[in-house]
Amino acid sequence: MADDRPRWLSGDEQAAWRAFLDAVRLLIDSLDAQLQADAGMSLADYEVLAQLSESPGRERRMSGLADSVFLSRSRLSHAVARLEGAGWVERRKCPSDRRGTYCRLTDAGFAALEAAAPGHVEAVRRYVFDAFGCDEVTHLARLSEAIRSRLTS
Amino acid sequence: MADDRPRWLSGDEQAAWRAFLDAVRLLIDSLDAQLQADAGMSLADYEVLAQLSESPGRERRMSGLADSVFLSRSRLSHAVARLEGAGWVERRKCPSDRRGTYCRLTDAGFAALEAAAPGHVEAVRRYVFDAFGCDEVTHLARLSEAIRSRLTS
DNA sequence: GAAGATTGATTACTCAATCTTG
DNA sequence: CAAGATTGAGTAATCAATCTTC
Repeated sequence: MADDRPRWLSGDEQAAWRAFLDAVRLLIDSLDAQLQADAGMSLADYEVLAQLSESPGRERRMSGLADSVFLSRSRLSHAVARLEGAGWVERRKCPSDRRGTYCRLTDAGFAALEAAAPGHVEAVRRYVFDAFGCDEVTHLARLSEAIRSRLTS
Repeated sequence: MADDRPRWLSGDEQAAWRAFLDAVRLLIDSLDAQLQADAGMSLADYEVLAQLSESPGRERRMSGLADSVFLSRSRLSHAVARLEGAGWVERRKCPSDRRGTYCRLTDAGFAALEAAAPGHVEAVRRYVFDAFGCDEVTHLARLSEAIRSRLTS
């Protein structure tokens, strides 16, 4: 016979899960606050700019960019509109597929990213990696990969 | 002499960090979407209701509640206003310290939480713990604790 | 009709200002 | 003046609808 009762979390799982949710909320908020105060951008903005800076020609199609940073198309459109207003990116129509749009990092955008990077990386170090040894870095990667692969399948 | 150059992340650290950010964004979005679709509440709402359900008398002071779920006071006030509108919580003035406010889970709120819980827990299992063994649960708890303690010190 | 991308309306969050009580 | 809590204004997020091109 079927068993429809929910499978609850064990005590250990529950404790781990709450610690995780708390840590994530604290961490993302802290990084957002640091970037906003020191560089006038959000963490999501930073990731968008960073992706562009590593792309050939410092540009990406909007859809690919959205997939890379795991933002919805709509959210990316709004974010890029703001970044364009700040003069940090430019959009242009894709010549080959005229449905598409390229988003390119401007020189000003690259400069803003370079200015933001040291403080942001320092914060990531302080909040995360300075507390970790090699093993913990491996664990973080493994756990994150496991979750990511379950959710992108 | 001083060295002001930023300490960049190693390749392994960078990969772990990006995987982590991606996993967190996917995970939180998925859990939010599941709760919103199946129970009409956000993940933050769920955590607030869950905290209340475990408190004596099913009530907490606003400030303690905010600390427990790591939300700003302002954000909690807005959230509780919405929850009160839904009939899931009630607020009353604290008699001993009249600056304070108690937030209490109503019967309807408790019922809503009970209705939401199985689907939510099942999602947490599916997305996270079903992929983990005992060791991974321990790792998750340790990493989360390390980050949390750095940020609440 | 489906993919790429944007828009507008609604809802939620943040930040600074405010109000009240200790 | 500090602590507890809320408010309103401004900003950012989501969701459904739309537009264009393949």
